[in-house]
Amino acid sequence: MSADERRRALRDTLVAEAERMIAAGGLPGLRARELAQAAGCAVGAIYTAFPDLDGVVLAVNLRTLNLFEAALGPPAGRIADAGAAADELVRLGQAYLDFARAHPLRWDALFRHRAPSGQRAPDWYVAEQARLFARIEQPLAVLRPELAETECRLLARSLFSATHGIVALGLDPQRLALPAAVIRDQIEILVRAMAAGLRRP
Amino acid sequence: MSADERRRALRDTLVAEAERMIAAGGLPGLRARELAQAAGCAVGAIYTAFPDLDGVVLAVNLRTLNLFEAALGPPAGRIADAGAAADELVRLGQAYLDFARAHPLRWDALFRHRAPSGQRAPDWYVAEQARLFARIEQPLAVLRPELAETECRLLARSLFSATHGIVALGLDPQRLALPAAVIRDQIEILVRAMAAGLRRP
DNA sequence: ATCGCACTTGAACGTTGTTCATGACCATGC
DNA sequence: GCATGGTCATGAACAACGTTCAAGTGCGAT
Repeated sequence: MSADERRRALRDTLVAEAERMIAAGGLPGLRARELAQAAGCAVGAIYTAFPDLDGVVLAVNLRTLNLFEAALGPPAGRIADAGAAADELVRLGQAYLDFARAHPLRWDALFRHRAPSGQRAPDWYVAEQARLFARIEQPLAVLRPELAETECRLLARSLFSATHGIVALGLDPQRLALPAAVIRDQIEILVRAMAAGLRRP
Repeated sequence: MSADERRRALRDTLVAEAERMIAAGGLPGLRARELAQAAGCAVGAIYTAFPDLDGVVLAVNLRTLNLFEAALGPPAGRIADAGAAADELVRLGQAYLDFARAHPLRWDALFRHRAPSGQRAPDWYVAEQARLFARIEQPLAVLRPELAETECRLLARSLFSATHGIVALGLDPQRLALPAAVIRDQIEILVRAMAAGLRRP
């Protein structure tokens, strides 16, 4: 096995074990020594595969994004009218809630993690995010056909942010700690309200 | 000076210095040794005034909530009609954005901080939050007079959560990193859309 | 078989938050 | 004024963290 192959294998093992640890204990559950032991390597070996633990977290987070994309299923087909567009937006919002509930700590890691050096996320990470935002842009374009693409992209991100806020604070055991069914209803009410309100510009 | 008075004085000094440190460096900027030096006491003294550093953070966060309440000005008077209610909701959302921009790290600490033991926030903290949510419930009740109080309270919290999401992800330098003026417009668009969409149940 | 180099190793380093034996200090009683 | 008792602040010490790097191991080439 070449050195490159070994490094790749180590990377895979590390990410898989890190994923398990984060799923079990959140971001604080990822500890260098424990990770090394789980992956069957020395602590120092982690730093041959990743620049630091934040790099490991980033890799895990990418897998989480992929998992979410898979959970969304294939992209929606043609959306007939504004009513169907609103339905699709509600469906996406509730799918987001379902995913957050199914993988609470992994999902939490997506947003709680901050790169230490204040740098922006790497391109491959941003690209994955963009693919997910496209899911929102599609029904939004049906709802507001006259919107320029830049404005549609922007509005889609704000729609996501709003839904994210409802889910994040709603599920947070230290903030609202709402039952899932209640959050589900709130998403339905507010996303539908936004869709209805956006329809007439 | 009695022991209680001294402890209170120490508490005040610690909170003031901790506030400065968090404002300068966020939650990671609050370090026990540095705080003790700034407050002119020994590290151990911190633990005579607070159970741990999280207690200090909680006290700072309460001050931040008070600061935000002050920034909102006195509660709105009677709200004439649904149009005025929508205006007020937009105003509150944009005031929230302004505050987050004016005190980014202190505001960040409000949401990034997690109590370690998984316990809920203390009552005095929840009470202060409730006073702020009441600001949203007021115009919302004008918009939807038929709503039961529990539903109004719930919807107000979700409205806040949505706006919080737009502000938090919009300002986050590692996520959207949008210019403030853009976020301001997005709040206007979406809050107005929600208000319009909510008007007809 | 021997040599040389690259890569893995894990003890060590610097920083955390938190604790607790120590000693200083002050109020009280004689 | 002095001895005494108890209370409280002190900061060195501890455990746990991420990260590093001198040292050693092992593999491939000669």
